[in-house]
Amino acid sequence: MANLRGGDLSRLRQLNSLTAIRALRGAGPLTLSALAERTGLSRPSMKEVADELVELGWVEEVPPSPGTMGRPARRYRFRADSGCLVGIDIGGHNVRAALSDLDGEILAETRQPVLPGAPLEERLAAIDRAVSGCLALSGRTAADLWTVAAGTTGVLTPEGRVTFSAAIPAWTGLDLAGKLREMFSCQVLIENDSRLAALAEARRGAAQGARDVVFLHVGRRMGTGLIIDGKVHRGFGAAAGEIVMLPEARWYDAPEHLNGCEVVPEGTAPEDAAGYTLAAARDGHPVALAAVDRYVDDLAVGTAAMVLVLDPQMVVLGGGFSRSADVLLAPLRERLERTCMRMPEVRASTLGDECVVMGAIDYAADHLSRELFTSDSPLTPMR
Amino acid sequence: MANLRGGDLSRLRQLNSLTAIRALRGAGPLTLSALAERTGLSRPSMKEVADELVELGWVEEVPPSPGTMGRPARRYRFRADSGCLVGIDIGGHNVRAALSDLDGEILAETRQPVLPGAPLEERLAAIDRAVSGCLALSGRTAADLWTVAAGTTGVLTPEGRVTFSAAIPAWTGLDLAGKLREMFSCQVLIENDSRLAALAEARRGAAQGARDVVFLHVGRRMGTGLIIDGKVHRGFGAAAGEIVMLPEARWYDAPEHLNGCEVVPEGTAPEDAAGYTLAAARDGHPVALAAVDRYVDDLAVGTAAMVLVLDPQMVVLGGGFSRSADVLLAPLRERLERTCMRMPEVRASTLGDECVVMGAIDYAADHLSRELFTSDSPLTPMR
DNA sequence: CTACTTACGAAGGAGCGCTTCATTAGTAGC
DNA sequence: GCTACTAATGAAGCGCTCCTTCGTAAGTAG
Repeated sequence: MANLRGGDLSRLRQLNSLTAIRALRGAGPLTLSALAERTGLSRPSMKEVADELVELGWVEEVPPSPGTMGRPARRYRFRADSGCLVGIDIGGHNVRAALSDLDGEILAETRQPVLPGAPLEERLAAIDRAVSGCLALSGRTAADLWTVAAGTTGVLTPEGRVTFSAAIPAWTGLDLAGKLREMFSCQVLIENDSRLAALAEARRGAAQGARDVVFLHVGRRMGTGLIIDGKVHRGFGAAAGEIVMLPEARWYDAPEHLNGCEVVPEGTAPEDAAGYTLAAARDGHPVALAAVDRYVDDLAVGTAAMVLVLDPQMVVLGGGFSRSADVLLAPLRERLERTCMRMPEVRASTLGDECVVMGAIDYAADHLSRELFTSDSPLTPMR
Repeated sequence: MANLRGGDLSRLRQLNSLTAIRALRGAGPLTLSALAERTGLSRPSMKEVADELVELGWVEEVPPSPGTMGRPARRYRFRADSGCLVGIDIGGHNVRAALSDLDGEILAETRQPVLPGAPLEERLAAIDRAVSGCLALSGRTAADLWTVAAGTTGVLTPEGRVTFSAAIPAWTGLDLAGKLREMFSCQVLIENDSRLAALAEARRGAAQGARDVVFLHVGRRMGTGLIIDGKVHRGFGAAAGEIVMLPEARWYDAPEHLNGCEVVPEGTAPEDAAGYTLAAARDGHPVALAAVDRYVDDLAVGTAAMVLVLDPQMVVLGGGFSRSADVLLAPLRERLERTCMRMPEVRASTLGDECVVMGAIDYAADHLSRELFTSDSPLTPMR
């Protein structure tokens, strides 16, 4: 059962203040009249609320826009720049970071290469460099950090420990959330990278507007992220989406069809192998086409399982192989048409390599909004 | 983006009135002081709110409880009896109905047998009789009906049309929601029966308290219901949970292992066949045990797929075969342990045949609560 | 019958949002 | 450069909702 607390007049003021913040965050700078109209409050009341928000630091006045009829109107904006969020993508070969304002508008991005086998300390140092780089690029300091959200490959516990990571051996067993909390003295959130990518696609990418989305990370390793009712679905033990563990879903060995194809030149690095096959298939090479067919056959089984279970509005194809989405989408759709009850839209990722960091930013922004808008205590000064 | 409307003092009163209703619904009759303490309002304000609620008919005063120290306190209760909800389970062989008060407390139940091949009109008449029976048993009339929620076998559209029903041939293509709206001049909700059963198990049954639940209907036909974040998950096209359509999940033909077992006497009705096999297995008959093993082998594949995708807290086994849960649970758990990342609890349904009607009642009650507590308009008189 | 406990009811006060209206600071037209 | 027009501003006054306080009422316990 939800909240049982009633409220007095200050609660009403709190609600109206939050409504005003929401209105300002949704649209750029607004005049007092526009704000009053949107919130349904009268002008004098809106003024009172705005004055208080300015006082507390959540909102500031901006110069009136010239060239309008009548007396120039005060304009207000949400001070999205008075704090920042950082999203981190901890991958095998790279640590990426992005810094955004409190609205999730991205202000800086960095990338730090790391070797997959690098020891723990080295990777943590890379994280530190990536974040420091973002802070420097955007002229901020660590004190401006409100929330850090990190996505990493591997299986996590709900508390942010790494149960197992094939891509980053040193990661296995690590209390990642704990380590990052030592590094950053702010709110720290940990999530699986595919789930964050899924969130990014649902918010800014190919699946914008969809409430239920299945994101497929297709690459050397298979991964998934589920968005259900607009939110990341983790599951009770943060293990949702691990369909790759089911042999009958035929996902685990699926990439081998592409990696092991005979069109791949002898001595190619394992991470580049599939690219050759996909490129050859695009050129119509029959052996490569057959390999892609076998790959998609397998890919479609696990995908159909997820689609049948969840009936999502959309399936988004991301990850390394999705650069060859033109080769993969049509046959995948064809397979899914055969088994799926209701065929979802199937699209390629539109966000590319920055997918995970953007998802991390969105995750942090969601968390912030939830904290702000569901709080029961009156609005406090903005740090 | 959520609600952008601010509110004035009447909004505050509305919130406090709703909080009071919530408090009263959560606990039996409460004195004014108890109510004030729970809601955090002062006594005089609480009195004002209570007076208004009594005025509008949502709440009534009950005689003070005797034998207490001090002056006897006024007591109030939510008038859960001033309206009623009806849940209907439209199955192949039976139409069941249950009637509850507005809190979902069940007051009457009825059952009307129907032949699976019965024509449309006959089944609709059975529905009418089942509901009329409940009304008569509880001394209500159709005018007291607030919401009717119906669960039926088959695949539905989001709007409540039946796309296809193997168990009820006459159902296929029917605008069920439309038909029921003609019969009942109140709110009508339609949902798949397994989903409602899942809801009932999550609210009152084996999975009480769990937010993420996979419900398996095991019987002559396989079905599933998913509870995600405490709510029924339908999917974008109301087709969620149809893993039975995936050949690799090995569900479709799974019941055949039990139905076609050689321990089943010649000439047994198809709906009774599996019962023989399960009973023989319980007695240790080796042929039956082998059949059950093969059955569970298949059952576990589709189940593991759902568990891996969703990572639910609990899996509940319901439907006809779940009467033999003692024979099925242990081997099912054993199979799941092998493939599942994180093993969920696996339990047998505790609600039995009334599962679907109870779920329908819960579904209707949820709908009512959502309407009541998320409304933006001030509280209206209770009809 | 008295003391004690608990609830009731009335009075007075503070905070919040609303409406109203005179005032102010711009643009547009002559 | 002056006047008319437009739209926002700021101050005043009202009503509603919740709060605190305090004397009174209706029970039980001894």
